[in-house]
Amino acid sequence: MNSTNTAVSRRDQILREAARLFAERGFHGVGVDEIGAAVGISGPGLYRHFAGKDAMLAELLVGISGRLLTAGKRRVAEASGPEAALDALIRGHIDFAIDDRPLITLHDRELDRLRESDRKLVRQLQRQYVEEWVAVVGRVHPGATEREVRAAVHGVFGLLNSTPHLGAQSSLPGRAEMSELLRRLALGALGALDSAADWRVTY
Amino acid sequence: MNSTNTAVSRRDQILREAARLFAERGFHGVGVDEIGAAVGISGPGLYRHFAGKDAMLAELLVGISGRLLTAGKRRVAEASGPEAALDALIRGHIDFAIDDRPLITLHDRELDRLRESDRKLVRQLQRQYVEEWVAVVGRVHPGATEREVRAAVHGVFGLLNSTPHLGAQSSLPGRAEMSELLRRLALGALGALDSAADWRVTY
DNA sequence: TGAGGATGTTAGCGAGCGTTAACTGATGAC
DNA sequence: GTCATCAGTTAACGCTCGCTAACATCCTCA
Repeated sequence: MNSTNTAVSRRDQILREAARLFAERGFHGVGVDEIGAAVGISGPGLYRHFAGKDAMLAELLVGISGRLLTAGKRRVAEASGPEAALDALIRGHIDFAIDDRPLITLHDRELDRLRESDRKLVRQLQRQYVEEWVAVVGRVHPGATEREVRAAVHGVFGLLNSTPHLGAQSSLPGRAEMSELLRRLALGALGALDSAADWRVTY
Repeated sequence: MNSTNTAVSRRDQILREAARLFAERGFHGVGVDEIGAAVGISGPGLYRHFAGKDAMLAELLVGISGRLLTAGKRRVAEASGPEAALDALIRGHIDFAIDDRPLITLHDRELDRLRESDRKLVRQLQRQYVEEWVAVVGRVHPGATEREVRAAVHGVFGLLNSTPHLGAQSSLPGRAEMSELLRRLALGALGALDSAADWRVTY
């Protein structure tokens, strides 16, 4: 029996628990013994599956960055026009933010703990993903300058990635409702780019 | 000569450098020797000014949380109405986000590294600050449910706090322009709450 | 059957880190 | 002039942590 026979392989199990722990207490705040304990083995046992603690973080960050970019490109390519592409990008990002909270958190928090080469790779994937957004948003809101669009896109990322901060409280909307709300908020924020040309002249 | 005679006391100098380093590499990723080196003294020399590394982080987080809350309350109290109060809250938060980037970063990233008592205090201050916003936003957008308002406020925080992520690149707006853009984006996002009642029935 | 690989275990090494101890020089008070 | 205090130094302790070594167990398959 090879490892892919099990529903989730031990590797994947380790990655998921590591992501959760890293997101909760930070990369340096989690020991290998704790990661091992989370999957029911000892700390050193992890080294049968990963070269080291760094390798786990690297695989997590490269993975999420790559999946975000791939899904984003696909959605834009399949969209019928700029507005549809933007909506698809927003919906896709929201799905990631809600379903992979720990990864979204790590993604912009622990990047600097990576080896140089891994960090460059992740940054490159992130940059391409941002460019995808900037291109689409620029077409939907042609009145805004590229600098404005770029800053707005980062702001919208911050908005959409805010879900992890509200730890599953009962006083919050459910998944579907939250998803729709975030989509509205994002579209509302980007809508402000249209009136940008008006107030820009006041400076 | 007491310590307040100098423009910035050694304590404040240490706090500023520690904030920068913690934000860059994480609390656990920075050693006391590095903090000391950043202000031109040895690591152990820091213990003449602080009880320990933890105490520095605690003072930073309690300080920023308290100042955010104090400034927020003052601005709301001085505002002529809900719309003016909201605008004042947004402008105030943007000032913090732009001027105290490292602190804003630490503020929602390293909270869990605090001792129980300090953490409770910071959380309480943060909660009060959120409540200030929720109350004002709720009055400006009475059609939205409180859960929606709460989630939206957190989203707007994420939006406004996104500035630190874009390390001072030349392709970004200047301070005044960025501030105005963020304000527009935030107002645009919250504006989406008005139409919330419309699409909510579709579920 | 039994060799070998996969997947664990425990013991322990070596480095790094926060912290303390002991000491030193400068400065201001009386 | 002496003495206390402040603000710094270096040395070193003790603990934690990532990782390796050596050994154990089970499963597979020729």
